[in-house]
Amino acid sequence: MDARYPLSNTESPWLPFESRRRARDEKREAVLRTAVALFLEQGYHRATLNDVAKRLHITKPALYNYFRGKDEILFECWSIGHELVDDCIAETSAGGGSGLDKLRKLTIRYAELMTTDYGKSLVRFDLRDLSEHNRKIVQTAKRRIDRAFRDYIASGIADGSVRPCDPKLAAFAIAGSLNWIGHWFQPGGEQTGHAVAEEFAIRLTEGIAKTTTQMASTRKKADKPPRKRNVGNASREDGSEHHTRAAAGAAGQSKRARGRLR
Amino acid sequence: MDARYPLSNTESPWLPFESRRRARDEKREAVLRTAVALFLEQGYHRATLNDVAKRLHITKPALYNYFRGKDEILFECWSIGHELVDDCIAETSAGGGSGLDKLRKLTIRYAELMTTDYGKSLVRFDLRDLSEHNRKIVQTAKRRIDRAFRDYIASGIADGSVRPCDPKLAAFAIAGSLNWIGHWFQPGGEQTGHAVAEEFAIRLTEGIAKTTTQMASTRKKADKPPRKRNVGNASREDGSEHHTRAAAGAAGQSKRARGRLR
DNA sequence: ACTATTTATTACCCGTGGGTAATATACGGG
DNA sequence: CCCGTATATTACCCACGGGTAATAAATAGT
Repeated sequence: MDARYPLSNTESPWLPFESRRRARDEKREAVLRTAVALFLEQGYHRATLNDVAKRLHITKPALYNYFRGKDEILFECWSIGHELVDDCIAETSAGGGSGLDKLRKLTIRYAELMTTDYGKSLVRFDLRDLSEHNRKIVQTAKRRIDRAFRDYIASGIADGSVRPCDPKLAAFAIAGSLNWIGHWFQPGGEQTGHAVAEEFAIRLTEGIAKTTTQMASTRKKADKPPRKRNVGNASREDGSEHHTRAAAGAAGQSKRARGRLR
Repeated sequence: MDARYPLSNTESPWLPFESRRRARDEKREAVLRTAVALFLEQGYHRATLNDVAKRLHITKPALYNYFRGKDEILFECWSIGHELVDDCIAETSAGGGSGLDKLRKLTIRYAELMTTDYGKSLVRFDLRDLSEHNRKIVQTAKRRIDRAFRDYIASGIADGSVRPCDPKLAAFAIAGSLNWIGHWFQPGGEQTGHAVAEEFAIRLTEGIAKTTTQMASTRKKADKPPRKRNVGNASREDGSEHHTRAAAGAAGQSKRARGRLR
């Protein structure tokens, strides 16, 4: 493995350091994965730090090596979800198409995100459990997400792909329906997250689309089926995990991966 | 006022009794009104029974004259909301019309309900805070509500007023959007509950309606504008309160108004 | 006016759970 | 081989809040 001779003085202080930091970050993320799952299944207030620790085979105070407190764990969970949704928006905005096209793309990605743990954390966690500082961050971010929906609708009206309507209320209607997915969807159910996402994208946008997409019965193919994103690794353990956030590209791991500041 | 002479012996043992029970029930409902408002603005776990009591100018143990515990208060709040939504469904089912008509009526009533405190309690309270017994009641009731939406959609497909679609997912989409109103609507905002309800009813149903309701821009008049229902008296104190539940007719005050069992 | 019942208060208990201090163990570097 | 650092554990603190017991104040009925 490490059979390099003299360059050890230039690299050895770095490689060990890096690998140690990596190990630390992996543990940190393991805490978050466990925490978000527990917070979702038990509720933030019923889930104790002892529960989280126990599930990780450690004890409560060990958690304080990685986080300052329970509310910070909550915030970090939310924060991962936020980065994921931000990636959705960035991707969608980058791609071309009419306002309606963008709205549909975002709807599909957002819906799928809502079927994952980190996506659910965006809509099921209570802002009031956060510190005032973090709460403001979340509120601002939420407004930005709302803005994306509204902007797509507005630009759709402008370019003629969307029928005239109040962008604000239309965005509320669509986003609300999507957010609610985070409340009822369970990975074990009849529907796959993917199927729900496509169905919702059609159902929600055809109400305001100028050219109706009516074909045969329900769905058949949406525009460019986004093959198997598998975002958010919702405690599935099905092997194909991880690369989601790595492939999210550049934007990911920006401000997170701090920690260590005791 | 009470200048009736001998009939006092036939009425006096009844009127005082009734008036005493009425006074008790009014206090009970006052507790619930305060509790639901507090639970919504602070969140169930942050709102303490001391807070509730303080706002009523009493002390915590006094609450235990009317309720067995905090979770029962939560359940009773939820229960009032449930009766209100049940009334909506009963009314809608009683009235005629196509499946689409019924779906629209229910959507409007349900949306408006979601702008009130008791309506919000249906979607913002966490089932897991209830006792196992009450939790089952709520779950059953929720399924019934969902069923109403699905049935209207299904019957709409059958009678040709609704385009073919999966009733289950369509119901989820519509109900989800409506439920989300309970999360963002604030009585002080730009929109009135009524306006939101009508807008949503159009927006949500036109996506699956066979005959599109496109007129001019957005709304103008829905079918039979349900004048000023003012359901749920959300801590408004604007004089015209109360008769909502009284006018709900027969169904109301069925099982509630028990209490007293210490 | 006297008594019984209802309703409210004061004072208290105690389980829970977030957070911390003191301390032990693993580990990399010189 | 020893030292410093990072990481984990045990044992503890204590604020908070739901719930209760003892008791006082109001009210109805006779």
